[in-house]
Amino acid sequence: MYASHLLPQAAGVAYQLSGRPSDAADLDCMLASQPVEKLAVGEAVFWEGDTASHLFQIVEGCLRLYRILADGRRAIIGFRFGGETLGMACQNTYGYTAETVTAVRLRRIGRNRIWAATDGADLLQPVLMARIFEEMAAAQRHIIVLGQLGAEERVANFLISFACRTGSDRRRPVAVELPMTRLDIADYLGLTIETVCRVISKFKREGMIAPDGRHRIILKDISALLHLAGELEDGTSSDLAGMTQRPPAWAN
Amino acid sequence: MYASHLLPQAAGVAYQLSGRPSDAADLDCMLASQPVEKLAVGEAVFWEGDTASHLFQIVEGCLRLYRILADGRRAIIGFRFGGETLGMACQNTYGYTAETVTAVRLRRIGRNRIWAATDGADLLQPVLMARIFEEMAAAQRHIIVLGQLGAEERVANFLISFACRTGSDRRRPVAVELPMTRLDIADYLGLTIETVCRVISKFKREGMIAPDGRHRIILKDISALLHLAGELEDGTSSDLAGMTQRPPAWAN
DNA sequence: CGGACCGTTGAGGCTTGTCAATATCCGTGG
DNA sequence: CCACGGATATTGACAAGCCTCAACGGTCCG
Repeated sequence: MYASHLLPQAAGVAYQLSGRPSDAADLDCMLASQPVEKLAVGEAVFWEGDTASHLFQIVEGCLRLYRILADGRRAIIGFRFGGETLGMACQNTYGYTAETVTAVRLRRIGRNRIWAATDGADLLQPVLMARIFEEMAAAQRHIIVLGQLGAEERVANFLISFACRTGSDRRRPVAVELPMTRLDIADYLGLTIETVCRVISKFKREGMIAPDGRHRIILKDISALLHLAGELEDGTSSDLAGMTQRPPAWAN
Repeated sequence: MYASHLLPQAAGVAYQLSGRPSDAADLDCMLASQPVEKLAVGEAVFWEGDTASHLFQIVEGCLRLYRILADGRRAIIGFRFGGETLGMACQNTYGYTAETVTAVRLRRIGRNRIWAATDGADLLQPVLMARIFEEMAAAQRHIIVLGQLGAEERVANFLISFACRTGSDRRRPVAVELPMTRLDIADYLGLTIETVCRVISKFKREGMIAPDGRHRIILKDISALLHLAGELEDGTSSDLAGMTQRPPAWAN
């Protein structure tokens, strides 16, 4: 399912092709003129605390975003895939380290150039804001997952949300690619690697999923997973279409 | 601050022409011209799902921000106090309900007016972005607290972060006002009310804190609390400077 | 003064973490 | 192409932490 780079940023490009001289095209245009950089597995794009000088667009691959705590624990804040952006909602310095899970191809652009572009005609601004707000909404969903849900609910949420993001075809059963390790998943969900394994095994026993190798899981009973997930993922997928196909919120 | 009585549409521009290149005043200025509204205990400012039409500045009081899950659980996303803003990092609709914990006085301003004011020269934008980024950083800290820390660590974090926010004088011991109930704290920290109580009692037994009534706690051993909290609260000031001291345009 | 709500404390059970052993995957080199 | 070795994943037994249920105490308010 790594054909995702063939349809980069569904939102931006689709909108661009629709013929409207839209805002979404701006950012993509600026980025499209940048050279593509390649990173091997395990390389860092930037480190927590680095000056947040650039914004990145992932062409292909998967990244993990994490912080290391004082006692050595690793907290994974999130993952990013091809078609998504990186370094958007940062202050002076990056708040986390971004490291490749797979080989990654990406483009970068100076944040100063972004902000300079908004000074003139600010067609760009709504797109930036929409993406930042989407990141915020994702963070709040994650807060609820970590604060309120049990292990099975967390894993169900994880699977469902990744099924939505990686743009699986809507036929059922859906196959989900999980390039990250179980440890990555555990550090993301606030569980241990053993608990993640046990939950996955249980889902498999109960026929809800069918693992296919380490990094691929077929979701066989999506409604059961959705029910477990607590319907946190219904109207709130990382679907950017909602933000572009509608007058921006701040236009009121 | 400015004692301006600006017409709604002219607010941003008028400020812009006023000659002071200080951005932070902008938003405060626009808000200062709005009437103060008063809310009683338990009233909602807005509900999850409402159209996000306004931005609010809390003059005085305390609010809880929460979502109700499908099964009835309540997840508190955060608290807001006097001097803080509300409804900043939202998309089309508010992502949570905002309800008063104490009596609250606040001002509101239409989001459309905010964005209209950024259309010209955007002195306002850096301030808005800085606050949004600060909200984002707070959300990521909360993710780490909920995902990685145990009950005692969570409560210690909670106490420390509130000691910082409510602007306690730096003399030690520091008194922290906690207007919310234990249930609010539990729903915020992803614990039960009983666990919160037990941790507080333990801290009290060990001489780290000294509760004074239900809604006031004196922190007697801050370094011990900081150590428990895992030093998550040290270098995270809400530094607005970053967006205004941009790197030069050639720094790509 | 009484009642309702909030807070505190205790006993026991369930979920998850820890430790340990085994199995599987995958890249590397023969 | 196959064998090997290290990393990753899985499974089980046990312990620890947190939740549930229950009872009691405190406080605020009518």
